Amino acid sequence: MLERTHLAIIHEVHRLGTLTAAARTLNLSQSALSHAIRRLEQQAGTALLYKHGRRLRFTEAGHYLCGVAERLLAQFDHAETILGAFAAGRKGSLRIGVECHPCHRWLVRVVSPFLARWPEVDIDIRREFQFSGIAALTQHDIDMLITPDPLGAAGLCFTPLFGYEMVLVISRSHPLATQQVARPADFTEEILLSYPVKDERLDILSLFFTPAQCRPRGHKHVEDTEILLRMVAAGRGISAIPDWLAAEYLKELPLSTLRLGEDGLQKQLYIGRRDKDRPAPFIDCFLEIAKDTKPAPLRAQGAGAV
Amino acid sequence: MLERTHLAIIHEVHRLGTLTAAARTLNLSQSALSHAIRRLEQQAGTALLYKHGRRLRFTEAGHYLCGVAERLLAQFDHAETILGAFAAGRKGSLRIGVECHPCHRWLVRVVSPFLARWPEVDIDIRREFQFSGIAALTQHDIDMLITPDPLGAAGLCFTPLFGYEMVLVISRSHPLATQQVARPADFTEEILLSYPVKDERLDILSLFFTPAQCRPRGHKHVEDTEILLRMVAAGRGISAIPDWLAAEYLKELPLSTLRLGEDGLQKQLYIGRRDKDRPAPFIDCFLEIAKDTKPAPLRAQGAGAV
DNA sequence: TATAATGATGAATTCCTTTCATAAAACCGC
DNA sequence: GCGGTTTTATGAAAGGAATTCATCATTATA
Repeated sequence: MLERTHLAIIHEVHRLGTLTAAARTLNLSQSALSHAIRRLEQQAGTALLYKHGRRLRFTEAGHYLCGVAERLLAQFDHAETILGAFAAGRKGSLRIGVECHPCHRWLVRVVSPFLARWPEVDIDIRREFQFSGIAALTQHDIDMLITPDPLGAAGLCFTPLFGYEMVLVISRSHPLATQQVARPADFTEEILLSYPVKDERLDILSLFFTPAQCRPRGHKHVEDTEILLRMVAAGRGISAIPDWLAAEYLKELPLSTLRLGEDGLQKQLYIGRRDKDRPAPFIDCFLEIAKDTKPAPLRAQGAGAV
Repeated sequence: MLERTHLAIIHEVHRLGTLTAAARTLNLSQSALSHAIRRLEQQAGTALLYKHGRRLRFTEAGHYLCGVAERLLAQFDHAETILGAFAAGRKGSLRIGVECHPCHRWLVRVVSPFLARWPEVDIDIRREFQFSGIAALTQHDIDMLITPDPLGAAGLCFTPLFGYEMVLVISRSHPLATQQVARPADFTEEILLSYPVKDERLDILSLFFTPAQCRPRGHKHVEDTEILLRMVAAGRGISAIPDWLAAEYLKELPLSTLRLGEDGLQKQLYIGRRDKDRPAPFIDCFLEIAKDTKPAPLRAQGAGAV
């Protein structure tokens, strides 16, 4: 069976012209090469080298194999280099799951510097999960999960990133636009606009309306934050988004934000990983950048039009 | 060091999912694979597989190596197939030297059926030699020599192909066109036209003129047979070519052929090879076709216009 | 012709691979 | 939950293939 060793021998003999010289560079004895070539020739059933004077020449088959050697050895070397990059943690891929739909803008600010720093690392961002983000993480479908709900699962660990407050956004022309605090009963005639996720994952339902035993008149899914907020501004519905995200849009759109209940709906964003993951340096780096990247102008407590 | 074996193991484990199954198809013990992978991981400095339940999954590095394996293993297999073709004598190259300039037409009739029969054999025809055809043959520059002069050299053997007669061709309007036999003294005022080879290799000089201690008035080299004969036909010179070649042109051109001396200049074409060459079947086949391919209408003894 | 350089060869040895025997872990059905 | 089964992991022993050593044969060089 043709092995890498054979190719290396053929290659060096071709390069240097003599067994003796090739043996030196390969750290083997001349005898070893002689035997190895002999064995290979027997297995192949054809001569590869023949003596011409006291040098060696290649037969046609030998020449062919020489070409093969050159190509394959290069590929072996390259593969080992890449493997080395994996070992050194320079190369890899980072599949990031995001369970926080509005986090896209923030994520971009984390990913950009990361990509510049780790050019050999591929980043893949996923928002849809077969079951849940936690499951995806434990099943190795993703390597990292950004979520506000650090559900305990064996073998996972969560690092807090930053706290924020979910606020209700309504049109600035809404009758209640000047209020500070929103109460569930005041919005039962509204249409709720949300990202397309299951109801149980919508805090405004589970933590605001449901405890008060009421719900908005309707509920529509909207993919895009920009569109969602424009619909809110046009008085087509209400929505709940992080305060820092609202802050970004208050400049452009006629929106008002209201605190959800007296205490507000306080949340915390976490980044989750598998416990026993080999601690790749680029993962640590990603974590650090993520921790240092606070969402732009975290607004002071309270709500209201700007 | 990454070896073919490692790639094979990685590949089979990926294909079959378990070490045990892979071990079966590789005719090894499960333990052997386990050890081999462990060793490889240690050398590479990075994990390649990890247990997921009781199956194995690939790490990123493992996945990468898996791709490498697929590509490289295919190349190894292909190389071995080709090597097998070399061994079986199906594949190879045949570099044929030709010292008989006019033989081109005949050679084409040999090569065509050969190429059809041995599609994997490359044919290379050479007419120019650094020193001589014989030297080219012994030095492995060519594998076969077609020559009328089988000069003995150690390690070579010659097979006779066919006999022919060199004849003098002159214009049909030449005063001596109706003669049967040419005598050297009658052509000392002519221009000799020949292929561009050294004088000592021109039989008409060494075996016709020189023994009679005379030579033609002039000597010009012409590459192409067709042009050479048209020049002869136009009365611009005389030439000596094989009788069978002359026969082909007598239909189209106003030429006469004369015997060179009373006995004619009898020649024999040989095919020469190296003695100890591995007897590749396609070489034998070439020989057979060559022997069976007699030059078209070998004319009856004597000369004269047709 | 003597000398140096090179490849070939057979026997001994070394070292790596493989196997064997067994443990540990995980899944399956009851 | 608990055996039974399936799978991987591991250490020690066995086996075998590759390597070396010592030497010869051949060829080129001075």
